[in-house]
Amino acid sequence: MTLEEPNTRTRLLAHAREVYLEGGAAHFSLREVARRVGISAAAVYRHFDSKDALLGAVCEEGFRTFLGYLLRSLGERTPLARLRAAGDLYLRFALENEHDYRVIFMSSVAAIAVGAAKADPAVTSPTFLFLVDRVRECTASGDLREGDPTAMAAGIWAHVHGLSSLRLCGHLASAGDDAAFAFFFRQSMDALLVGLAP
Amino acid sequence: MTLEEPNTRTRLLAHAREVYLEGGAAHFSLREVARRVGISAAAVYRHFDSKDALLGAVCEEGFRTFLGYLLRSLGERTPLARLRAAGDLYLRFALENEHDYRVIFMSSVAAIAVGAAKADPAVTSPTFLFLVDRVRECTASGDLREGDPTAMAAGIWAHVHGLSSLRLCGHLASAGDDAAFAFFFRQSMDALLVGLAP
DNA sequence: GTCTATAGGTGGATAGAC
DNA sequence: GTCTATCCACCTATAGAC
Repeated sequence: MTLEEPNTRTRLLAHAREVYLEGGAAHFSLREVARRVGISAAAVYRHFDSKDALLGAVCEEGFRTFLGYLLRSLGERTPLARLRAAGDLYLRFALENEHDYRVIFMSSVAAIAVGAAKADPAVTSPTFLFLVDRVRECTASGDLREGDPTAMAAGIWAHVHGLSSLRLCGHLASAGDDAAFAFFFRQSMDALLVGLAP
Repeated sequence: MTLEEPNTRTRLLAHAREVYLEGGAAHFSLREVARRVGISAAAVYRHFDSKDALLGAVCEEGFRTFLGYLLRSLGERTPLARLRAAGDLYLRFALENEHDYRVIFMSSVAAIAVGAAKADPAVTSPTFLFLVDRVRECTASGDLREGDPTAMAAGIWAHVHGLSSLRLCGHLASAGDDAAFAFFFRQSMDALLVGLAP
């Protein structure tokens, strides 16, 4: 295993993500990506069938990174600690991978482009199922009330997503720096968990 | 005062809003608006300086609409009922004015497009201050705990925004139709309020 | 105020040479 | 795999006639 030059396909993906993050799906252009990679627009079609296929591939990559963050929460010793850690890691992913986060959760491209390129729900839903599992084991351990784990997970997801996305949009800038915001984030998350306790 | 034929400028605004609602700011085109109004694209420039000016006028309307929704919560009799109603109306606004919502809360375009047309922060922030006031009176009435009302309001805002935006992106489609989702929304909001109770 | 005509720009996608 | 050349669609904006 040696260090290799990134191949063209990889470079296309990297620059495609960059372009998408700068202007959103609206201004995403295959030509601009090709320009940055340093090849002609036509050459892109050797690597991807269409503009949408390229955009879809960008989304898939983000999902994998995201899942990697969440899995780290499994290092905690108790169900509740794992759930809370998952929340913290969710925020970390959002702050450390703003571009990916926007692609995945703050645009309709993920649901559309990914679904179009590869109608595989297993690409997106494992992350949500992971959260449902964290909720389930918290219910089993008595940390959360009995109830539809999917609905509870959706509520928790919405909460952490709301905090993360508003932060990324600059709407919660008054909360201070990232460390201060992480503290506020944890507090708010805990308030919700109290409301979901038995 | 008599009933008059809407003038061209008014008709432009109406159709611009229609086009905007159909495809969002991304696919908004001055030509398409002109087409629907039945005049040439060039004629639009007699009424608006540019495409952005026209779009800005439409967006301003969105902000006013949003505030209108929130204000209806004041019809409730108790502080807690007003806060809960504000939450419900927030969701209603998001679902009934999807593109307005996206522009205001799910993109950085709001600060740019609208800000360019009218750099008045008082257009957006009154809505958050409105929520802070709802929290304050709930603390006074004993429905919510003592604490920084701004932080609590931010947490509540994030929660309703998270639910609303995920719904709009199609990520919470499994929750059923809008009525079913509104029910789930209310439940989740109540859980958070329980966590924020004294 | 509205038109036509036009300038000048974006973009996606394909064909065929190499 | 990559290129150039090309086609077609769409767009914003302006100029000048009426």
